[in-house]
Amino acid sequence: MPEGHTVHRLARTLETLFAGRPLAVTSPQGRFAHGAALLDGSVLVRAEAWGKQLFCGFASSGDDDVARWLRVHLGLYGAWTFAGTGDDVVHAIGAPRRRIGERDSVPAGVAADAPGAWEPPAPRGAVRVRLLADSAVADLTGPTACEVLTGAEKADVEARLGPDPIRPDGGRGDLAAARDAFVARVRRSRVTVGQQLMDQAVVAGVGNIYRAEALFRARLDPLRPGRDVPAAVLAAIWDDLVDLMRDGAATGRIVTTRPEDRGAGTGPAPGAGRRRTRQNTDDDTGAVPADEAFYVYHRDGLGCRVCGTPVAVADLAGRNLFWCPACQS
DNA sequence: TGACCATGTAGAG
DNA sequence: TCTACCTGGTCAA
Repeated sequence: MPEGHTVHRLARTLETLFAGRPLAVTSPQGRFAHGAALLDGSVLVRAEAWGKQLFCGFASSGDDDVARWLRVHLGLYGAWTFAGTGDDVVHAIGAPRRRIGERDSVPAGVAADAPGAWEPPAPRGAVRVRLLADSAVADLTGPTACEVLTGAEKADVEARLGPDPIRPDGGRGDLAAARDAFVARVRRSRVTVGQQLMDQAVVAGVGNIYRAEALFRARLDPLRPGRDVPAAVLAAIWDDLVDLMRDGAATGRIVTTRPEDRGAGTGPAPGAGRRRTRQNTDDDTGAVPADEAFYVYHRDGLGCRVCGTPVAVADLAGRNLFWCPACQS
C-alpha cells in the first residue's frame, strides 16, 4: 500500500538488482503471460518513478535504447518481494508481505541464501510478474496495473500526472516551476484541498498518509475549498511534501512528527494499536516508533499531539480523512 | 473459517 | 457518487 516514496524506492532497488543484464521475465500466475513474453530475455536499462507509477525500461539484448516500458501501479494491495544473494535483497516493498520463499522454519543444515548455491525460491502466492537474474529475483503480486507500453504511451500516462515532489525537477523542469504548477492548480478549483491532495493530476505520489499529515503540519482545514487557500500556504505545503516524501524515499518509512511532539503526554492513548498502520519498513532502524510517527493518520479518537483535542475521522470521497478539528480550523 | 480491512484507481450512471 | 477489482494479513467466531 504504497505512496510515492515507496515507488521511487522500488525503482532504485530494481535498478540496483537488475539493470544492465538480460532478465528472464515470466508470469507464474499467468495473467501477464503475453506481456512477460514481450519482455523475456531483454535488458533492464533503467527504472524510474513518477508519483505512484513505476516504469521499467527494457532494451533488446546488447542495445541501450529502451524499446518497451513495463508500467506497474501497485494500487492498494500490490507489492514486490525480493530474494537473492547479496545485501540488497532482503526486503519487500509495497503492501506487507513475507519475503519470497520465507518459511516458518528453515530445515536443519540448510543455510538461507548460501552463496554459490543460490536457486530462486518458488513463487509465493499469485505472482503476476517474476524478474529473474543470476543472483536475484523480484516477484510482483496484486498490482492494479501491469502492462507493456511504448515510449509514446508512457508519455501519455506522464502527461496526466501532476508534479512529483520526489523527482529532482518535480516533473516540471525545476522544483520552483513544479511548486508553481501545484499552487495554481489547487487554487483553480473550489474542490476541497483535502480532496485535491489525493488527486494525482494535482500532485503525484501523495496518498492518504501524506495528505493527512501535510495538512496537519500546515494547520489547514482539509475541507477548505482550494481556491480559498492562500498561495503562500500551498507553497509551504509543497515544500513540506518535498522534505517529507524525499525523507520517506530515503528511509522507506513515513515519519512526519517533529521530535518535540513525540513521546509522553501526547502519545499512544487508549485504543492505540487496535489499528496498526502496516507501514513497510524494510528493516526497521528503530529510529521513531511506529506509534509516534504520525500526527493524525489512524489516530482518530486519540488526543492531538499538539492540543489534546480528539483527532477526527470522516469519509471524504470514499477515503478516510483524519484531522484535528481544533488545530486545523 | 470467514469477515473485514488497507498508504488506490477506473469506469459507469 | 457508486461499484468493481487486485491480494493477503488480522481478528473474531
